[in-house]
Amino acid sequence: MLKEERQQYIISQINIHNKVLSTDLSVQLNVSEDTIRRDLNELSESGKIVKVYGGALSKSFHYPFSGRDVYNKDGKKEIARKATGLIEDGMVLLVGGGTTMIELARLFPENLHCTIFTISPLVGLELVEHPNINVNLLAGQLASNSHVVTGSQVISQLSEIRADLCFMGTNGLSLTHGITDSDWEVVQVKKAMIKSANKTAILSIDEKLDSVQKMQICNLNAIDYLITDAAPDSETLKRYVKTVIVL
Amino acid sequence: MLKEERQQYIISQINIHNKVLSTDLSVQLNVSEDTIRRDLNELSESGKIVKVYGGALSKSFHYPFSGRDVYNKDGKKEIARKATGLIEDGMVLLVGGGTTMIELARLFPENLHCTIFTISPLVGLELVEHPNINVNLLAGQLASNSHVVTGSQVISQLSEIRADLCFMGTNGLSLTHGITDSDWEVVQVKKAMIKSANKTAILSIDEKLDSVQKMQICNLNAIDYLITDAAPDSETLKRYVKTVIVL
DNA sequence: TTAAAAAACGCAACAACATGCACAAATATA
DNA sequence: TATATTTGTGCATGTTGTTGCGTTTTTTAA
Repeated sequence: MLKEERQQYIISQINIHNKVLSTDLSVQLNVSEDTIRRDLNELSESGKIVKVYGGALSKSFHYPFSGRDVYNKDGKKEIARKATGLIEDGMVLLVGGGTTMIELARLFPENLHCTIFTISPLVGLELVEHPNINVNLLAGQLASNSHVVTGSQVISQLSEIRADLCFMGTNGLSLTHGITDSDWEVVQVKKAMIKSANKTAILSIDEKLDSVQKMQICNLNAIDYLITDAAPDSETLKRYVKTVIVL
Repeated sequence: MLKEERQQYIISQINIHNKVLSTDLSVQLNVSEDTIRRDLNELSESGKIVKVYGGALSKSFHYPFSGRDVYNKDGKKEIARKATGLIEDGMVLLVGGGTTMIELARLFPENLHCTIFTISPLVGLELVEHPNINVNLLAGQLASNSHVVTGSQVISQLSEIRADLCFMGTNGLSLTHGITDSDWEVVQVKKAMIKSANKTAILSIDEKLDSVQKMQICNLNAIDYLITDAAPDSETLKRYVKTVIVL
């Protein structure tokens, strides 16, 4: 393998994960750690990455890690990574609540300029330190279990918004029953969110596929993208590709 | 995990909670408290956070007094205790932002039934677990330094609210200059809050008395209660009793 | 005042690092 | 083609950065 392509691989890895470890790269590329270190030094000197003790970080180094909820963290990070690929500069985004959305907020690319409306104060607080993002919270009654704002106020505000893209998580997702949830208030808000956005992306961990909750938000064909942590050609996902774009 | 990731995580935690405990971080990040202390020292030396005994605080919530006093919440607890005395069952309350308000939210009596409107997502999230409180967040652009919602949206929503009582903190408070603050957006919001409430209570730690900031919110006679951690008959407070009710 | 918690300090173990060198592969030159 | 030169890589060496642990000192709370 040529030095050039090795370094290209390193950069691509950093773009995906926001960080690399020398030891990992050494195994993946089957070269000594010395070689990796030399590569990282070169890339660092040319300003492409930021070298740190033990590896290197993306130049637009962000919040590459969070240990708050240990459960399914990696899956949610993978989801968030895929989701950011849909975002373009200058977009108006509508963002829901839940741990997956918070993970998405953490991995938000720093160089992206956009306006974000969210029903989740936690998502808002995560995004507020980003220099190029305009964070808007929607008003409403704060729900104790889901920690998002709900109620008629939210619905009416959403009717005044036209977002380019909407990101939301879900509790239930199936081919036949579509997107489902267990909280009536949340269902109402999510319905309104979908109406307010040009395109909607559902973010969900693999395990939630084919699960059904009590109340339906919409059919599967009402959403545009399905983003999970599994590969798009996995067995469970294959059945979804006819109805939505699976990432 | 890389040291930089760890420190980035610490900063993100501080952004959300405004404070962190070394013991918590040690568990969350699975490293010794020594390592956490070293991280906090580094971040503190580079001016990113304010280190205090037991953990660290957000720099954006920078207060003119020592970090020890911030962390030793006795003063704020005393303020919160006095403030809750003004609350009656069934009231509609308007609550501002800042650490004093968060402390008030934490000490909110459990048996009290009331409706709360707040401009601070952090206050909202603190209160949302209380069983008898209806928490409403106001909509607006989230300000990065103060972590409250601001902008014309907030003002217009406030104009539709009639609260029985408004609690707010302040940066400056003096007999001659009244209530003052340093952020223009915050000043506008606070003005509107006072207008929307029947009565207004200013909560402030003793040290802020007789301090003046750049922009005025209102004269002292526009507010009804002044709540501090000092006794009402203390030297500094005596001069205020003619204008407001000092608790 | 006293006991508990947190911090500071020194130390040791270990991982990551820089450096020099040998060797192989690629490239250039005669 | 044969030889010299450059470049890249791995290994051995000593150095430095990072972390955890025991001890002592400081700070806090009762």
